[in-house]
Amino acid sequence: MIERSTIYEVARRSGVSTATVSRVMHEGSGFSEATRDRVLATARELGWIPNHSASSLAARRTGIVGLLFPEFGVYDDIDSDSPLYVDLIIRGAERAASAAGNAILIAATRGRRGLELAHSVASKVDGLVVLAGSLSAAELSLVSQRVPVVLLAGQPRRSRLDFVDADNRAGMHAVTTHLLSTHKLHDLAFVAGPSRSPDSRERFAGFCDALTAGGHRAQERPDAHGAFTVSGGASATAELIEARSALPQAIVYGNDEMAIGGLAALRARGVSVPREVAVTGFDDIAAARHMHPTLTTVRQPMRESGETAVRVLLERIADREAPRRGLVLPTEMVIRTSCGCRRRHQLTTEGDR
Amino acid sequence: MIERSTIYEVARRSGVSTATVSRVMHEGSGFSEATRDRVLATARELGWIPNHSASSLAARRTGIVGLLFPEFGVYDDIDSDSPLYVDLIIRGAERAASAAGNAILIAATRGRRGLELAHSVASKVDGLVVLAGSLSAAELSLVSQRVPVVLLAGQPRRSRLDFVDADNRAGMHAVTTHLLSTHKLHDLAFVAGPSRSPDSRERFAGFCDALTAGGHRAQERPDAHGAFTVSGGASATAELIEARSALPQAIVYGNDEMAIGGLAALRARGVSVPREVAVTGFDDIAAARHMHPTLTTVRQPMRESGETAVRVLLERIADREAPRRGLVLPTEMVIRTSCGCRRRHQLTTEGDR
DNA sequence: CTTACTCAAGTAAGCGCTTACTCATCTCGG
DNA sequence: CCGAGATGAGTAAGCGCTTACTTGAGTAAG
Repeated sequence: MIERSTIYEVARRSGVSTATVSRVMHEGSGFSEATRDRVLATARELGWIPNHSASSLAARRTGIVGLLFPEFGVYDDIDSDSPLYVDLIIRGAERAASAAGNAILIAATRGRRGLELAHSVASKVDGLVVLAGSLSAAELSLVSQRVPVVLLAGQPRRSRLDFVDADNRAGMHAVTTHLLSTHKLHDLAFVAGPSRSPDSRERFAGFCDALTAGGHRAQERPDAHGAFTVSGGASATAELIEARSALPQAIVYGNDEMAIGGLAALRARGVSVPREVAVTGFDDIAAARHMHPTLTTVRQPMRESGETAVRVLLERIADREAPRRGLVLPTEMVIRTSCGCRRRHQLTTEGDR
Repeated sequence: MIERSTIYEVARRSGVSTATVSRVMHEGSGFSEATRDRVLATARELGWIPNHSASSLAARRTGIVGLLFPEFGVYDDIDSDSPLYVDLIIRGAERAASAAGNAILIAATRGRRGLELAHSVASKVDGLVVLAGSLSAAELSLVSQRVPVVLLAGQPRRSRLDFVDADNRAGMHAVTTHLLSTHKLHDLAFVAGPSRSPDSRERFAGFCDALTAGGHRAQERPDAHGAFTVSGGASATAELIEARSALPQAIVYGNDEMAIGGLAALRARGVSVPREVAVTGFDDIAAARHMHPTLTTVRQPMRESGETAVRVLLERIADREAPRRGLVLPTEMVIRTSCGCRRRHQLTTEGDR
C-alpha cells in the first residue's frame, strides 16, 4: 500500500550506516546514546518497520514457531461444543510463544498432505510443535532433520525428540484406585480406545497398575475396544455386556466420549448408574459435567501442555545441543457422581464448574 | 540441523540456471518437460525445499495471513467450557487459509501492545484479519495503511475496510418477533451489553425494529445495561426488577452469558421461567442447551465468519483495487424452552444437539 | 532466403536485512 | 609519551530466492 522505507533510508537520514541502524534495532551495543536516539527518531518518523523476510533471511531465524495438529474436522462430529483439545493447546501455545516474543503459525494436517504441509510450515518457522497423530513416525523423523521438533501429547517411540505428554497412566491409576479403595469395588471392566493409540495403552497400563497395587489380578487385555467416540463406547459396551454373564461392578472407559456412549447403552438396557455399575471416563470434556449422572473422570492440563511444548521448543532452538527433554505433565482426577460418590467434589486445584 | 541445499546447487546439478529451477518450482512456463523432470528429480534427491524467507523477500509476498484477536484471557472467566468465539474463528480461518495454500499466523493483542503486535505481525504476513475489539479504530487505520486488513465481527465506522460481520440485527429481530407473535407477549424488557459495543447496539436495534414492526412502541434505550458476562446479566436483571413495579412478560438479553446470569437472578427471586417471564439470549454458547430451562437464543456462524474473512482477505490481497466488500452473514434463531415453547425445536438449518 | 515469431533457457540485478571485519579515536596505566 | 584496550561506527559480502531482460535456436510465413 504505502511506499515502505528501508533500512537504507533510515541510515541515510540519520547519518549512520545500516549496520548501526541494525544494531540499534536489536538493542545491541556499539553505538552511543545520541546515535541510538537519532536512529530511533528517524525510524519512527519514517514509520519504518524492518522487513521480516529480509531479516530472517539474513539472520537465519524467523521468530515464528509452528504448531501442527490433525485436522479439526476429525473432532467435529464428536462434540463440537467442548473446546477441543487443539483449541486449548493452541491457546496455550499462542500464549507461550507470545510471551517469548515469537509468533505462532498453525496448520492442520488434513488428508494425505501431512509431510508436504509439514515441510511447507517447517520452511517458515524456527521450530515445530507437532501434536501426536498429525504425522507418522517416518514423517516426523524426516521433518525433525530439518528443524527442531517437539512432540506433544505422545512419546516418540524410537526417535530422540523432545516431548511433552500428560500422565495418562497416573491419571487412570488414580481413578481406578478410587473405585477400588473408596468404593470397595473389585470387579472392574476396562473399555479401551483403539489398540494402536499410545494414550489408550497408557491408560490401560495405569488401570492394571492400580489393580495390581490393590492386590487384584489385572486382566491381560482390555475387556472391549472401540473408537474414542460416543458410538464406539456404546457398541463396545454392548459387546462387553453380551460377553459376560453378569455385569461388572464398574466400567472404566478409555475416554469421556466412550463413557457417554456407554452410559447411553447402559440406560438403554435399564442398568442404573452408578447404583448397579459405576462408570468413569477420561479427559473431562465439557459434557462430562452436564451428564446424568455427572461423570467422574480425569482432567488433562491441555492449555498447559501447549505452553510447555512451545517453551521446550524455544529452549531447543536456542540450544540444539542441550540434553533431550521429555516432560510428563500431571493429570487430575475429577470425582463427580458416576463412580458412586454422592457429593460433587474433586481432587483438583481448580473449582468445579 | 542438516546442511541445507540451495537453489544454486539444484541448478548446478541439473545443469540449468536458477531461473529455470525457480520457474519449474512455481509451475510457470518456459521450460520443457524433460527439464522439468530433471529439476524435480534433483530437488527431490537433494531434499531441497525453497527457503521461505528468501522467496518472500524476492517475491514480496509471504503466503501467510495473520489473525489478530483480543486476548484469550478476557474470555477465560466467562465460560471456558464452550468453544470460544475465537476458537471457532481460528478453525474457520485456518481452513480457508489452508484451502488456498496459505498458512495462518495467530496473535492475541494483550494489554497495551496492540499496535506494536499488529505491526510485528503485519511485517510477517500478506494481510490481516482483525477481530473487532483487538485494535482501536486509530490503530486499525494505521495498520491498514501497511497491509490489507479485513475487519471481522464488526463494521468499520469510518474507514473503508472490508469487513465480515454477523447479522446481529436480524437475529434479534427474529427472536423478538417470536416472543411477540408466537407467544403473544407485548411487555418486553431489553438487557443490553456495554453501550459502546457495536454488537450490543445492533442487537438492540433489531429488538426495536421488531417491536415497531409488530405495532408496539419501542423503548428509547435498553432497560438495563451490563457487561457481557454472567455477573453482568445478574446485576442488570436485579436492577431492572427493582426499577419496575411489575415484572415484564419477557426479558431479552444481549447475549447468552447475560441471560444465564439473569436466569440465576430470577430464580433467586423465586420467579419462574418461562411461566412468569420468558427469557432469550444471543450467541448459542454450549451452556445454552444445558440450562434449565434450555435457552432460546440466536446462533452466529462463527466458523463460517472466520473462513469468509480469510477468503475476502485473500481476494483483497490479489486485487487491491477491487471494490470494497462488506459481508453480513445470516444468523439463525434457535428456539428452546426459555421463551415458553414446549418442544425443543429450532429454526435452523442444522440439527439441534 | 529473409523476416518475424515462438519457445526454452540464461544473465544478473535486485529484495532489505545482518554481521564478520576493519578502522579511527579515545582512555589510561606505566 | 607510548602502546594496549575499549568504544563507536563503517564496509561490504552475503542470505537464497525472483524476475525483467536478453539470447539463440527453431520454425512458419512471405
